[in-house]
Amino acid sequence: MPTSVRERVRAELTAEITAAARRQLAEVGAAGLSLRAVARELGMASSAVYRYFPSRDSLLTRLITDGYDALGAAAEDADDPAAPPRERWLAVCRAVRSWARAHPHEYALLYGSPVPGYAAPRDTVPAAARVGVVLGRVLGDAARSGTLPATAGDHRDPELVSDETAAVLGGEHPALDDAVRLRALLAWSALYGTISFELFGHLVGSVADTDRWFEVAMGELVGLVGL
Amino acid sequence: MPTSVRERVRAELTAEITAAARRQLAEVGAAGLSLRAVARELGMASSAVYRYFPSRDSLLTRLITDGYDALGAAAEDADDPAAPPRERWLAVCRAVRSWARAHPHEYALLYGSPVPGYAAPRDTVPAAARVGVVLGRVLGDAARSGTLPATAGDHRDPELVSDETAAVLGGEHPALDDAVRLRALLAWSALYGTISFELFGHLVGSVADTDRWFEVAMGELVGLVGL
DNA sequence: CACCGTCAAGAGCAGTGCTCTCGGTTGCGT
DNA sequence: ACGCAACCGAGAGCACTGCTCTTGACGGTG
Repeated sequence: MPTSVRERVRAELTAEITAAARRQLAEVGAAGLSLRAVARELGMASSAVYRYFPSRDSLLTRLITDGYDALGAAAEDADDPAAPPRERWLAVCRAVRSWARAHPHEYALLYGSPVPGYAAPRDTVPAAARVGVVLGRVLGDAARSGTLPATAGDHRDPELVSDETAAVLGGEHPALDDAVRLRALLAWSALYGTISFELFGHLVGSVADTDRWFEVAMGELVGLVGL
Repeated sequence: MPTSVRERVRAELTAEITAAARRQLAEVGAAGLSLRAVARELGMASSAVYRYFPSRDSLLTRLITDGYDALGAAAEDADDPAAPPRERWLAVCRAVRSWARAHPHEYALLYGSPVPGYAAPRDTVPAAARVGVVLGRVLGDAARSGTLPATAGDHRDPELVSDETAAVLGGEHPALDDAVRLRALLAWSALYGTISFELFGHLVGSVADTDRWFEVAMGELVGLVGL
């Protein structure tokens, strides 16, 4: 392939750029990410980078989708379909936290305040849903195996809300109770809140042993969803 | 007071600067906040602003503390000590969400990803704790009035974790069960996660009626803390 | 071999945070 | 009551940013 040698070196250089950008992201954060700095690190002119990424935002978008992919992969790897559902759920939650702690700036890029003037394109949506899909699969398997107890109709109006959540959590598992989906989405929000609080330093004076705190919190949440 | 006329105009100009900064914050976000732009809006040279705020970060710090104060005041105003504890708790949660929706950029500044290279000084800590104090007071009153049921010792090791959380949630109410404090902190994290998910657009495809979603979610959480 | 697309480089524009210097004013202590 | 000192605003300037445009060179293709 004559043309592909060109494409090969282009793909390699693109990878080098994203790698350098990720490195710089870990140092100065998302808002401080400088296209010129990554060019400097790679020893080329800043204008040359624009041959590969038409704008700084597009580079950021790439980092975001890559981040979602990495987080989703971590969640999928942590899910052992042979384990009991409760352990599966907890393992996924722990994997998400571990990934967040290992890549705090990337996590902040994904779930922190949106970059002003930057709107995440639609490309990011499927990648972002991967973690939710994993959690939904755990719930669906639990429901099929009967591990998930049928929730009493104690909720006031589940059907009116859960219809929209079905697309994300357990969408392919109609066996899932509406109330369960709802609580699962709440648990996902709570997981996000717990991790963000820890990472963004909002419980520095409140909790000393964050590892144990996370375990206890997840124990409460997994009970909330019914596992 | 001869000296205070100078101090007065200084205080007024400082207030004008912060007001203009808050206005700009609502438009372009925290990272896009430009010291030159606020100077332009006020019709003065950019260098003059440095007489009042030694750096852009110090201006940001002021906006942060002001934001925590406003949020804390909103939470305190929403708390009616005469109402039943469950309603008090829900009212505070609703007030926090309302304030966040009314001031999304300020909320993002407070609870979003930390600005890179900027470390929140210690001044922000007491202001940040006001909402937690309100929630703690509700729990403490509930415990004293007997509305808060004594939680069974079903938790594995509450005393090891809750000791550190006491400083924030219900610190002045030793009657509070350790497990309750723990769940309160978890509920506060979940509240934060729920609001952030909504504000940061992480459930655009999942939940359509965010108002009802929030009500249902808070209904679950208030049950979690035992109210 | 000639050609033409692709690429890196550099200059340049508008904007940023921040520093410094320059006058002018204001207020306090002597 | 006067002079000194602190304060204040304006402007120029530095180093940096994202981004655009033009220039020139290299290399795969017909």
